Amino acid sequence: MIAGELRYAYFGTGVFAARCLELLSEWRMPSWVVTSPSMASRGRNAPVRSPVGELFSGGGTWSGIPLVESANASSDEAVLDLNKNARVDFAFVVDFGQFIKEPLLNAKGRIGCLNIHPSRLPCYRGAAPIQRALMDGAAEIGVSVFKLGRGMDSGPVLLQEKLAVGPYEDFGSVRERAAVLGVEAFIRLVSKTPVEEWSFVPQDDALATYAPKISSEEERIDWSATARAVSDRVRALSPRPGAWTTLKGKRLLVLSARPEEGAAKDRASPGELCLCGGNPRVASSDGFVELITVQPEGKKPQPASAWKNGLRMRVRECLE
RNA sequence: CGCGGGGUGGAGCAGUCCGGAAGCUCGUCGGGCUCAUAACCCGAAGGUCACAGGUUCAAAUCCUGUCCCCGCAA
Repeated sequence: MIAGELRYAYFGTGVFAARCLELLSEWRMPSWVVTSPSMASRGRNAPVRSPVGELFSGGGTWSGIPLVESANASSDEAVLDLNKNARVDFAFVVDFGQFIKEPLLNAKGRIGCLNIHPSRLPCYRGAAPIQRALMDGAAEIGVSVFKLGRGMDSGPVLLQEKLAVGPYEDFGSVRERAAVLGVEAFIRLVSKTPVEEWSFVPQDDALATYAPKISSEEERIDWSATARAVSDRVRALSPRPGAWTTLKGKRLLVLSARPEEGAAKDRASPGELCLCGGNPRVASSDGFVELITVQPEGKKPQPASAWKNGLRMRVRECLE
C-alpha cells in the first residue's frame, strides 16, 4: 500500500531520458537522480555531461535534487546510500545505458523499476528501437511503459501507445514525440488509477525482436542500396550521430535527404554526385537521393545547396 | 595534456607552403531580355581576412599567445 504522494527516483542518461525527465518533472520532481558519468571530451575542453546531467547545470528547480554520476550504479555506494535512505515508491530507468541489478531492481516495499521504451514491446527490445524502426521503414512505432525484469526489456507492460511516423520524419522528431506520448500516458494513468489497480501484462517472448545499438559501420551510407533505404538510414540517424559517406577521403555527414520524386532521368552509378539544379543529388541503385542538409568533417551542419556552392569541382565525383 | 579539421562581405568556399592592391559559387538590391521564369545578360552594395601582440618598406599569408566552432576516438 502506497500512502500519500508517489515519489520516484530517476535513472537516465541520454537525450530521450533527459526529455522524459523534463516532462515528468512537470508532474512531479524526482526525489533523486542517477546518470552515467561525463564522457571523455575532445582536446582540452571541459568534460561533457550527459544530457540528463546537463539538466542540472541550469540550476533552478533542479539544484535541490541529489544527482549522482555513476558508471556502475548498482554497486555505487552513493547510489546505494540514496536507495537505502531516501525513500521512494518506485524508480524510472530510462535510456540509462546500464543494467540495473539488485538491490536496486526489486527494493522491498516498492512498485519496482519502470522503463519508458519507445517501441511496442516485445518488438524492438534494446538500445536503439526508434533508429532500427526507422531504418526498417516502419510507418508506426509505439511507446511502452513496463517493469524491469531479468532479461533486457522483457518485463510486464503497464501501458502501451501507438505512434504514427511520417515518411520523412527523422529520429530526433520521433524521439521527441515518443517522449511526450509516453510520459503523458503515464501521467494520465497515475492520476486516474490507484497504484493498487495497475495491471502489468506479461510480454510474449516468442514475438520479441531486437534493436541493438548501432555500430559505426552501420552509420555509413551504402549507395548501392535503394534511394528509399538510403534516406531511411539518414533519417534514422539524424540529428545524431548522423549517417555518413566520404568524398575524396573526407567524411561527410548526411543529416537530411530524400528520395527524388519521379522516375530517374539520368543514368549514374551508385554514389555518383550530380550538381546540376538546386540541391545536389546522389545516385543510388534505383534513382537519385536529394541531399538536403549535410555536415562536412570539421564544419557545422549546412544546407546541401550551400555545401554545393563551396565545392570547387569540375569533374564528376563519387561518394563512397 | 587522445587524434584531427576550421574561423576570409549575408551563406558555402579558394587564397596561407613561396608576404606585394580581396577572389570563386550563390544570395541581396537595381537595370535589361523574355508571354513568363528559380533561366540568361549588365551593373551595384556589402569584408577591422576570429582576437591581441611581434617581425617587415609591406601581413589573410611569417612568429608568439588567446577565444570560439566542429569531425573522429572514447
